[in-house]
Amino acid sequence: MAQKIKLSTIAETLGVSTATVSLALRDSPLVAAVTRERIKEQARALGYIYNRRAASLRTSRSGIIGVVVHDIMNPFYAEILKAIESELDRDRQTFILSNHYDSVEKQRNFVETLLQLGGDGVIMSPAIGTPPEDIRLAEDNGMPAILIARSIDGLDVPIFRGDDSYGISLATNHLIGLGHRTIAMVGGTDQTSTGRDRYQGYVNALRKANIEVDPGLRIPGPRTKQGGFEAAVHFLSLPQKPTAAVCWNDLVAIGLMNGIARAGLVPGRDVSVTGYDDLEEAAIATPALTTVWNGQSEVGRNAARALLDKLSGSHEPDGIHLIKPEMRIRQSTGPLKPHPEG
Amino acid sequence: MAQKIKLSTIAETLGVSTATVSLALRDSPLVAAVTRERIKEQARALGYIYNRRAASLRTSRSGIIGVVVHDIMNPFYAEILKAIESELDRDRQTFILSNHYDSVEKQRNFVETLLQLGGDGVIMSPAIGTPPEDIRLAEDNGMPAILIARSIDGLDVPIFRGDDSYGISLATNHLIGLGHRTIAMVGGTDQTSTGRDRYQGYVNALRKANIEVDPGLRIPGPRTKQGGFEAAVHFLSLPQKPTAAVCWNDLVAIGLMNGIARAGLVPGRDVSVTGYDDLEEAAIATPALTTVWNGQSEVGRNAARALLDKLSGSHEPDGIHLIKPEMRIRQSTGPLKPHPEG
DNA sequence: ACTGTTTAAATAAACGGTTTTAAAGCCCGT
DNA sequence: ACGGGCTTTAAAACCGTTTATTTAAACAGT
Repeated sequence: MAQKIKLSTIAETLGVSTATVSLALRDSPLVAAVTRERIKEQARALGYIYNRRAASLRTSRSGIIGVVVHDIMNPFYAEILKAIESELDRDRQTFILSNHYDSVEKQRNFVETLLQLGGDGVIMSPAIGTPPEDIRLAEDNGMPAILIARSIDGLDVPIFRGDDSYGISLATNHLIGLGHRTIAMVGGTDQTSTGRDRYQGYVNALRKANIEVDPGLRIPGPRTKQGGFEAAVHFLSLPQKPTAAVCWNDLVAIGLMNGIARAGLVPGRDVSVTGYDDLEEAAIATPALTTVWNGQSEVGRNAARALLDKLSGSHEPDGIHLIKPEMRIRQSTGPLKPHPEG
Repeated sequence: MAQKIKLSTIAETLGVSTATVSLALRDSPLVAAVTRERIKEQARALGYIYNRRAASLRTSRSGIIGVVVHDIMNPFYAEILKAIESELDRDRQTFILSNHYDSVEKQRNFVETLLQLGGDGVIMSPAIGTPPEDIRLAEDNGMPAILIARSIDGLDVPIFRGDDSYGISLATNHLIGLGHRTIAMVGGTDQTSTGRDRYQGYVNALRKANIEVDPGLRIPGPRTKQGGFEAAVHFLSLPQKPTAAVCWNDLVAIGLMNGIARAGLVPGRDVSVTGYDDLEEAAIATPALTTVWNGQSEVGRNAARALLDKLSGSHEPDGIHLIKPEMRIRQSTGPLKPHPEG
């Protein structure tokens, strides 16, 4: 590192003031075209690097946007993030990513760090148990927040997510339509708004079909492949002998199918399984997974767009923005087999 | 946002100078213990937020570390990133993540942005075709770089990765030991150092066993499940009738197994398949995947540790750091079946 | 030649911290 | 009363930009 090149370095070598250099580099009409070109050329020649910290100290806009979700490695969030990324890229915003792994403390640290860095805004899928104050902390310090995927009570920040209750009822109805009556719900928790909504959608669909709801058919667990895989044992040993499973998401469904296959049964024929999210992976699973498209890319794109609009002052987003899920029928579900002794 | 609280706000309300406040908050021995407590208490009460941009302008340390890989959503990188994250967290460093999707330009933009933000260092798995200058740009501007997973010729920055040639030869030897002679290599590219190393490992193992190397058995392709899935058709229609496949990674292997299963064959019995990386998913695939552990967590942890050491000046890392891969034998490989007409 | 306008560039004051240097206050011995 | 050595605090310079305000120069118009 020979020597840091700054505005004043350029100014000196050219015999102009730093103000002129600053204006020239930002294409201000206040500096003559010929001067501007001379300055830009020199900046390039010297390898000048714009110092954003200095600039943002003055302008109080950093171009940084934070995004925090449960786990960026989870394909569900990864698909959302990809959409956010491409939207923010277009606006040349830098985005800082973080996992909170459902630790409220980790999430708070992230928000705090973002505030220290002068983040312009934050998009978050809040950790389980996030107190509203943690979000207000951001807003109170001039950093607007947008929620995705999960709601928080007692807060009126904009939120973008799929309509979980409706989505799960689609899957449940699909299974009911195939003749299934003993349908388990596998994976996930009831501690989030999402969890409660999904369980509600499952219950509603059953009730509407006059099927009694048996709490013993609810198998909560991790929202991962591993979780689904491990739930298979429990699922197969239920005294109620369920013939189908509505899974929390595609990962759980794929794990469950693997577990079922290990036990020598054929998913899609012996047991019907639905996923949720329609990850890219769902279509190439074996058997191809029947699932519910949950609009990850829409959620990501819209949330990012909303934040950018808010920052630019062009439009103030507000309230809940629900995406309507859609059924994707593939090979992991099939008609109820006549019972051996039936 | 009532009013920005800054050092001077605290100083005024307490009737001391900003210098004292600054020193107190950073636990300097230059300010009396009782004063320090009074100041810290007031800072807390007022909801003071440390302004890192202002501070780093003076100190030229931002606490920001960049990490850029091909695709953070790829579980291979995700596992590395998790290790990096936990290591950096311990040192209270903020890390900024980015994908380059093998676009040299996107990668350069990232490095440029990081320089503008005053990043302290960068960890990268360079995009295919990265010119050494792009890395020197970082180093020349005082931002040390550490490479992971992929090398670049003509550069002497430290690099951490698995020993690919050795690792693939482990997998190939395992198949040869089971009696296989016609072994395809599926997925990936030969455009990266990794790719060349892996192909070399495969070739070396075959040669040592006096098996002729047939270039027609090399099926390059995307390093994804989708890629493996689609390669199945090609694989099954090869005139040489391979009985086994050494796959670029676990994702390709799982995709290939799915594709083989779709064609009515049973992976692990009719065709032996090896993966590479030993992702969490490998163990729960059906059949459980025989693969090679590639030390993702080691790579991530060591790379992060090396960068932090370099930044703190405590130790200057250098050269290549190879992790020795290890075989993980599961159910996706088995002895060569006697040929139908043999 | 003298205003009055435009246009181009320079000056200087922020922005919010850190850190060096200097000063003030106090204790104590002589 | 004085001064040496400590501890504690204040003052001021600085980090690299942006931007409002001035200044200077050029040019018209009367």
